[in-house]
Amino acid sequence: MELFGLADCNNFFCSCERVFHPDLNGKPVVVLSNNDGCIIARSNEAKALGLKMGQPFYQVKDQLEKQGVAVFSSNYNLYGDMSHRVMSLLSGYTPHLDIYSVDEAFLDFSGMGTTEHLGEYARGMVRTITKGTGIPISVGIAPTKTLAKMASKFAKKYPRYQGVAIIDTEQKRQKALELFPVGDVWGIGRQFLKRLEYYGISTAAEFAAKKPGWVQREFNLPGLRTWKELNGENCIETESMPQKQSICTSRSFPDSGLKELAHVEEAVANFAAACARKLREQHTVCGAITVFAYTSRFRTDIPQNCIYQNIYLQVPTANQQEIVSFACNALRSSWNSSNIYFYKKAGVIVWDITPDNTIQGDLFDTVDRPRLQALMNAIDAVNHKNGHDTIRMATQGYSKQWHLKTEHISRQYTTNLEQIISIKA
DNA sequence: TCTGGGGTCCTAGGACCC
DNA sequence: TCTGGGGTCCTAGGACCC
Repeated sequence: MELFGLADCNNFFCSCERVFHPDLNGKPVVVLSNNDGCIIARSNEAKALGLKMGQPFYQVKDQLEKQGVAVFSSNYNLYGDMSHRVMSLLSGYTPHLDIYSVDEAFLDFSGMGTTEHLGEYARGMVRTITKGTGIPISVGIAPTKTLAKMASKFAKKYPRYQGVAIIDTEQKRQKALELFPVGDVWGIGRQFLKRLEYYGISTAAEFAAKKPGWVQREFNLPGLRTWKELNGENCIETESMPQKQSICTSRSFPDSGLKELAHVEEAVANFAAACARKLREQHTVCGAITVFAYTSRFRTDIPQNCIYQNIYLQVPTANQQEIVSFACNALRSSWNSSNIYFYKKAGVIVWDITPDNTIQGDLFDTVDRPRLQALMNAIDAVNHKNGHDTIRMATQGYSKQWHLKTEHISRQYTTNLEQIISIKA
């Protein structure tokens, strides 16, 4: 029988911060998004205080202070490194680990013994990972991935399961579906939920009991797949993409945003450079670039504008110089200098991605590519040794007008030698 | 005043072709 | 005034996920 485990780190970002602040165990902790904008992770104690996912920080700042909630800016270097550690331990427990996100992975448990035996096996895994990394995890085991996700939520909710819940019989599946709100099912988002509510469906069991024809009419193929998975038919492939199909680098700007072309351009140059670097890291090139910038949708008191420009390349590239100059030119050409707008967010997307060993040339291409490539290689070598952007393009600038606000950042405990924790005697 | 970032998949509809 | 039909490809937008 096919059997999947889903391992899910509990309140991952908060747990990462707690590893280096053990005094915060049992206390409310939140982690903020970039620019200290919204709450994006909450410890159980913070959830109990009624703090919501995505809640703007400024709305609850005073409340957090009063209630003694520990607040952290997001520290993605730390989370990425901790994720690595968890995944590397998990990979020892299955012949096939499928990393689904920074804090979640599917384990193939097919043919690995009875579910009784697997339960004990998984509880051991939970203990080992918690002990080895300091990150608590929960595991759900079931015949389909959607049911495994559901099981993991039960594992998280009821301590008596010791971190592991298994849906292995028809009876348990039915019981779990009845207890589970349909809006919490993997694949049911806000829009689908609205429609389901309209039809009076509130539990996963009610949804699973509908006829497949009706489900497909109302929710198309994605909805039908979720329905099948709930009914025990395995049909979601999560096999991680060998290479990304698009790469996006974007940021919101602090405060009211940026109004000067020079400042937005500097940001866009840096986003483009980051996209180019990510392309080279996965040994790919892109055939198209999108540049966008827009004003804050929350500021109805000031004029709104949206820049959105596609660039199709004659010859695919991952070259920093080329991508940065294409992106900046596109931005300048769509900039309207007769009006003043406060741009709150901008970004660069590279897409139409192909491997870098199969580039289709162009008859009328005038660029000296071998030379450009040699320069790029030299720059990469220096930057690899000395850190990103040691050598950078002039347009990337140093004004830092667009830089993030991170007033509550923790240290790079695990990735920067100068910031590791010191032990007092 | 202050509201995240990075992805994938599916579908409808337009462009184009014969 | 009358004005085909069917196929493919591409893209934008909307849904979902973490």
